[in-house]
Amino acid sequence: MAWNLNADKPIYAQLVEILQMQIVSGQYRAGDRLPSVRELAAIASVNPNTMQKALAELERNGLINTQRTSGRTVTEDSQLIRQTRSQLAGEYIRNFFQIMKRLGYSDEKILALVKHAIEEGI
Amino acid sequence: MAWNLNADKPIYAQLVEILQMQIVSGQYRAGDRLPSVRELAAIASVNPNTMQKALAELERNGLINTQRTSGRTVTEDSQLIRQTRSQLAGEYIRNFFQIMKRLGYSDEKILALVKHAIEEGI
Amino acid sequence: MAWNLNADKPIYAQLVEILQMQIVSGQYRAGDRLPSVRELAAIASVNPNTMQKALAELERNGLINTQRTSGRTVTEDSQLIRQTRSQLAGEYIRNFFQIMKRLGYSDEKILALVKHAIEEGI
Amino acid sequence: MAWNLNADKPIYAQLVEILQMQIVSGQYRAGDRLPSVRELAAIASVNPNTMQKALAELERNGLINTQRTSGRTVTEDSQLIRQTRSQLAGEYIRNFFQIMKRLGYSDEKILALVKHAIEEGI
DNA sequence: GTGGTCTAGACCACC
DNA sequence: GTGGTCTAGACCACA
Repeated sequence: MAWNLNADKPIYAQLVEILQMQIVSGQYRAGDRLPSVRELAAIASVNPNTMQKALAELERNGLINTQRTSGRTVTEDSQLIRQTRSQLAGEYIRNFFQIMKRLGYSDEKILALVKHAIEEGI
Repeated sequence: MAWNLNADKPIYAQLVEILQMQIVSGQYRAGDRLPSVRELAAIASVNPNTMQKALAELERNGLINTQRTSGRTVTEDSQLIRQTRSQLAGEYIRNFFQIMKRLGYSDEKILALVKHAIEEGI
Repeated sequence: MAWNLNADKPIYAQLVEILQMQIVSGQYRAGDRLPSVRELAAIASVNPNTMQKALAELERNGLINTQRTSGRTVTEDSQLIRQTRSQLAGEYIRNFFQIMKRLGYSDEKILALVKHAIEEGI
Repeated sequence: MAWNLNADKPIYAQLVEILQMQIVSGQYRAGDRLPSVRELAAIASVNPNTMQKALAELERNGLINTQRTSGRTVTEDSQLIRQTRSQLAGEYIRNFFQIMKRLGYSDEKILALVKHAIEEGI
């Protein structure tokens, strides 16, 4: 039990999110070689088939490449990585606005709170 | 299965958060009578004891009051409700900044993204 | 269920204590006629036999008298009432000292606290 | 039946009081490890859940700390322990005065009785 | 009907 | 082993 997976969403989808985060945040850098499917599966304590499915998804997105003989590497296309990062950020921002509005805050108030948070240093 | 409860956190803690949200967002207003423990438990599909534990926590925070024979009501202290809302907002903002920084965004960039989101109307 | 009786001690003994208190505190005054056994039993929701036993105990102590034809009255001997009061007070004081010493307070400290309580007006 | 629990008050509340007393009176000292929930429950002959509820209350008050894997300890904050002791003493004094006044004693008389009790050595 | 309490028994995560 | 959580089901007091 290693990666805080829950039963809400398909496991593989959660793996995709986590790996995406690790790549766009620079934990794995452009061109880095990834651990093997078996290793990753062991780290996350999931079935290798599930990890395989997640990696296939990431490959479809272009974030990782498969070298038939030498495992998988993170894409060299740092432009794509940045773009993916923007996309994730967009989702987080949308979620943030959604919940803040459910709390009853207007756009202006949210902006003010964000500015205030920056000034306070956190 | 009614309230999107997951296994990450204790159920009762999630119930507390949801009920807090419903109160501070005005879904239940100051002075409103809440459904009975048993009703709320049925709505959330949890055991009445679990719901009771959540309600006890809310009472400790002062957000609800208990009239032993006639059910529970939301506090009349709308000042406290507003204060709780601010506190929750603060937590969400902190979480938002934390994840955005893990994605590699600076304070300035986050602010710019937030402004952009507001201009785009989402 | 009327007189906060519990199962720790015999019911009749608890009735004795309560009636004693009511007499020495002046709720029933010297010479007053008491309600009938049946009435008292109903008030306390106990079996009349149990109330009878309690009243017999009080009669043995001299706090009440039985007039065969006209029920029971509180003793006219207000000296005895005062003496019983002193005795009860002595017990409460002993209990008070016992618990305060278990809390680790010395005689001097207890006296100081009592004086302080009086000055504070409670 | 081990801890003289009665039906007047909720069992868990009585457990809280007893444990509080054991801590402030030095029976368990600052930093001491407490017996496990199950042991304490067995000692008091109550259900472990009931004991847990009492311990949770004590933790909320700060009197004990929980180390999830290695049991509970009394707080190191001996200042808090002393403060709790004062608070308990205050309650006992208030109760004492209340019952003495119901017996018809004035402040002065109560003070005299307390002094007398000290001189008598009990 | 309401909330409150208690028990019994189960499962979980942590180390 | 530890504490924590959850459920199911029972009983109580109050009005």
